[in-house]
This record gives sequence, C-alpha cells and structure tokens, in this order.
Amino acid sequence: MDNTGKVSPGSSACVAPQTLKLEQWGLRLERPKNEQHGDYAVNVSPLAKQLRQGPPQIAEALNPLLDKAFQEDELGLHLIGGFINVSMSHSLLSKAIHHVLEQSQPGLNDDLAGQSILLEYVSANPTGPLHIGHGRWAALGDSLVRIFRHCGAVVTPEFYVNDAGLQVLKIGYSIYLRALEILHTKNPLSGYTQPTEFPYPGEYVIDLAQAFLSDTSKGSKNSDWVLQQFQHAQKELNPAPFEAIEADEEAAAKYDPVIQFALSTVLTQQQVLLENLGVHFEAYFFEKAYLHQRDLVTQVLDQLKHDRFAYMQDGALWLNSSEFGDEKDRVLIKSDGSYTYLAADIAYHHQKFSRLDDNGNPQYNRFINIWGADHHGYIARMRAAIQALGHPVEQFEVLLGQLVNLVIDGEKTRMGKRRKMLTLEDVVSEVGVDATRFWMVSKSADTALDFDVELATSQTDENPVFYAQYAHARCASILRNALHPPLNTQSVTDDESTAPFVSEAAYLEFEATLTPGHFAPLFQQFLPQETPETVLTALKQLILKLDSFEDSVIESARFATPHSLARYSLELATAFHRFYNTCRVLTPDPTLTLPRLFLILAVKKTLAQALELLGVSAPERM
RNA sequence: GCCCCAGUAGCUCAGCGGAUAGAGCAACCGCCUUCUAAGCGGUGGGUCGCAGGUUCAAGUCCUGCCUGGGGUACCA
Repeated sequence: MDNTGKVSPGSSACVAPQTLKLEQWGLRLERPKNEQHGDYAVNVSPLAKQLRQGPPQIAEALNPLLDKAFQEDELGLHLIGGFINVSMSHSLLSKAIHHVLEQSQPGLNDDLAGQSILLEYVSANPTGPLHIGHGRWAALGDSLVRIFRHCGAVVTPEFYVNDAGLQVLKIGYSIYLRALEILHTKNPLSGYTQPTEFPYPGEYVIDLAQAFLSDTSKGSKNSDWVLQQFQHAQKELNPAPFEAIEADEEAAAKYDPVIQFALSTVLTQQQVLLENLGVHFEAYFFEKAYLHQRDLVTQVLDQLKHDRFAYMQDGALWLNSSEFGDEKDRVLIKSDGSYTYLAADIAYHHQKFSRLDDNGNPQYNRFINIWGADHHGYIARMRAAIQALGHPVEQFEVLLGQLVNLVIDGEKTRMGKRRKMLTLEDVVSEVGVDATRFWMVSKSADTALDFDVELATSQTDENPVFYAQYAHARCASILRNALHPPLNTQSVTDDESTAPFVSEAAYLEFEATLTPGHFAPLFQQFLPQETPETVLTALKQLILKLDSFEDSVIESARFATPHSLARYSLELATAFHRFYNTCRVLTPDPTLTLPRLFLILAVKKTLAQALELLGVSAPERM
C-alpha cells in the first residue's frame, strides 16, 4: 500500500507538458477549484522552500518557460499568486474530443505497465450462501481487476476455497442432521432423538439437505445412505451431537459423501451468483487439493522450523511473529496436532510467492488481498510469516474494507443476527446487478457502508447509478434519432422534417475524414435560441471532464479507489446533462449537427467505459 | 489496555499539505408544443469531533483526548 505516488495528469490529451517534467520538480498540473481561474493550473508553492523565494516570484520566473512550451498550442497563461493558470484554446479542446474518438478504449494507459498482480478476494468459506459483505469485496475486487488492466497491469483474480478443516465437517454434518430430520418427519425412525442444536443452524441448510436427498448423481439413493449412517451409529444419543463426531476422526470420515456434496453445491451456488454479478475469477485455489494433499503446509512449517522461526511450546508449534512486529507469537499447530487456519494460509501465500512464469521468473510482483476489517489483526502475523519465509514483504498488500450494514425498514441489522438471513442473492434479485455493484463501490472502502435495500430499489432519485445510465441512454437516443428520426411525427408532413437529421453518407464521410478541425463549429456557430456564452461554458466543462477521464482511471488504480471512478461517472453525466439542456444537438444544419453529434459520441463512449470498469451496464434505452 | 477505520451542510458522502471546503439527497423557488423531466437552473444551509503542535500554508501531517464501528483465540 504504497501511496506516495502523486497523480499527475501528465498524459492528458490536451495539455501535455512532458517537456517541462513537472513531476520531477514535485509539481503537477491540476484542475483549479475555481473555474474562473482557468482550465488547468500549476501551483508552484512546493518549490518555495527549496528556492527560498515566495511562490509569486517563482511563478513569475517559470512563466516564460511554460509560455514557450505551450506556445504551439495557443494556451493562455496568467498568474495569480503562486499559481500559473492555463486556459485552453478551442483548438485544444477540439483535440480532446478527437482524441477520445480515436482511441479504441478511452482512458487506456500504461501507468501500471510491468506490474503483474495476483489479486485475491471474496474467498468465502464454502459453508453457506454469500452475504452482503461478500458483495462489497466482489464489487470492489472485480472493479480493481478491470481498472488495473486498463492501466496496463497483468492481473490474476483468485478465490481461495477453505475446503479443509472443521467448518467443512460442520456443514456436512449439519446437512446430514437435517436430512435425517426430514426422513424422520416423513416416516418416524425408532431410536431417533431430536437434536438440540445444529452446528450450522441456518435455514439454507434445510434446503441443502432437501437437495442432497433428491440428488441421484452418485447412482445410489442418498436417503439410503443417511438411514444407513443412522443405523450404524450406536450411541445413547442418535444422532450424536457434533462434539462427538468432531472428536472422533473415524466417525468424521464417514460423513465424507455429504461433505463433498456440500462443498460442490455451495461453491457452485457462489460461483453462479458471482458470474451473474459480472465477477469472474481466473482461478479457484482449493486448500485441500493444492496445499494439504501436496504436503505444502508441512513443508512450509518444516522450513520455518529449520530456519528457527517456529518453535515448540506447551505442545503446540508457534510462529516467532513477534520478532517481526506482531504483538505476540502465533500458533501454527495446535496441541491436538491439527493445523491452525494461519498455518494453511501461510502455505498458501508461500505458494503464491513461489509461482514462476514461463521464463522461470517470479510470476507476480504484487500480491493484493481484500480483507474485511474484522481480519485486521491478521495482517501483522501474515507479514511476519512472509518475511520469515524470505519473501519481499513490500509486495504483499492488504486492502482492508470496512464492514457492511444491511438497512431494513430504516434499521441497521448486523449480519447473522436475524434468523432469516438476507443473502447477497436476495439483495441482487431485489435491487439488480447494476445498482448493487454501483452502490458497493460508490464509497471509499475505508468507511462502513450502509446498504439500504429499499433505497437501492425504490427511490431512484437517491440511487445515482440511474443518473449515469440515463445520461448514456440519452446519448444513445440522440444518435439513433440523428440517423433514424421517429416515424411518428404526424404533425409535420413536409419532406424535409421527416428526413434524418444527417444522412448516413454525411455521417460516414465526417467520421472517415475526422480531424480536430472538424469541431471548430462547436465554438463558433449557434442556433438563434441558444446563448453562446451559456453553451460555451457547458461545452467547455463537458470537454474538460472528458479529457480528465484517463487521469481519473489512473488515480483509481494507484490508490485502489474505484469510488473515485464512480464519482467521475456521475460528474461526466452531470456535465452532459447540463450541455444537453443548453445546446441542441440535432439541427437542420449538418455543419452544426455533425460536430455536436460526434461530441455526444465521445461522451457516450467515455461514459460506457467508465461504467464498464465498474461492472455496470450502459443501456441504450431506459 | 493495545491495534485499525471513521467523525466535514439536516441526512449520505467526496476532498493528492496549497486559491473563497464541494456533490447528491432532503427543504424552498423556477423550467416540458423542441434530441428521453430517471433531466436542468436557482436559494438557503459549515466552530471540517475537541485541544495542542509542525509548516510560508493544515479538513489533510504529528501528539493527546472524546464519540461511533471493527479487532484483540491453540475460531475460521
């Protein structure tokens, strides 16, 4: 989490002061807070200390340099205090539009070129449905994957499946208990004792039990298997309480069929939902098959022991994590001989660092994990283990996200407190994929998120995703009408007004010969009912917003903050809506209409790209 | 106790040490015979939790305190 890099729009389409190397001086081009000051600005104050001069004097001294560099582009410069303010000429603004139209994908850049990132997120236990919190990590993680890739990084999104350990036995046995309960209800079993509690009490377990009983993929009937288990168990309590099963390895092993069913069923449900959300993982990493069955956990622990980073005490194996800044040492092997979750996770991370590419070099140079704030205490020990194993710990990053509160009927409810848990699937089917995803990334991961189901569905005014989508749909509508006017214009009968605003031939010719010069009429010609000053203001704001898209993408990538991109999409939508209200696009005059039309095309393209990076659809109609 | 996150307009939140701290929603006043009113314009609304400190400059950095959330397992 190295946040020292400063975002500088050095790659902006219009003003490209590469010759000035602003960044090496610690300066950057920024958007002035007050629009009246100009379109861009350079604040020279950071140089004040070094040069022992007041910012205004420095600005004065730098001005000729900048003036010279920007001369070709007809920029207007003027000084206020320590600020060099830059006003863009109409020809530069035209270039900005042209640039967007030229690009295959707006905002595409190479800011993260050379980075190879393994991004692990969600990694939910395969013991139940995903909840709303998982939804936040899914939306956040997938957006980051898209954003990182847009900045030239190679990204592998990965999901770690904890399919080993106690919780897996727990869900399997719970399903068995529920299945038995169902069979007993249908046809009373002699010797059956109603269990006082289920290891996993959730209602979804009953559904899983039902599914298990009707599943015939194994050839034999699962109900027969359940009854068999029941009859073979000869304890005073039948079925036995979970504690008895847990303590007896042989007994536990008997429940393997139902465990396998649970794992594959639950994981499949999770995967279907994630894909439905547009969240795609390149790899699912299975703890049992990839770590335990390959002895990787043992090997890692042996290495730690060998290098004296792990030691025995009180019958347990401890990691010497306090040596690396953790507040205390941590257990790796419990005194009952079983591994802790940490032990397996260390092996997993060791495996991550050990992966090689085709040339035998380390495959990744960044390892990012998205964890909930409840795992915060875990960071120090994981870092300790990574250092103990000799891996570059600075390549290990944790994005800690604050938790999600579900708001129902205006009241916050903590996850799991209600007996009837509202799952992520319930929420998505209620509010839709787009609203869910946008909502989840619209706020900084550092702040706790309230997810209000009613708000996300009903009150569209408070649900900003539609605002951005509406802007896109409006653009689409204009483009449709330009070439295919609505046929149902009964009030108008003369030929001219039923014809398209621009002919397809004119459109194609304009597109084929497009140069920045084609946009000159935007700034020069207006309809009688338009106020040039108002139009120009809205137009300029819209173009500047378009031009800052790449910077916005880079910023989101560097700071891993998709929420700033969500904000950008709303700001671009605002600039567009404002322009739409001051300036008519479709007019009878092609020289006026075509440049405006292609500006709309650039807006539509950029808006669609911004939404795409957030995994939100850009509808053609609403 | 210790660790992490947050505290900015009535509400939900942006805000990369730099110009007069910004959006959305809510409130109030306007704008549809014209490309989608899921839209646009305008008005009101702030001791940036509190107290110190660093700096030419602090909502932003440091220290302490207050409030809320999370964590502090031989759970996962």
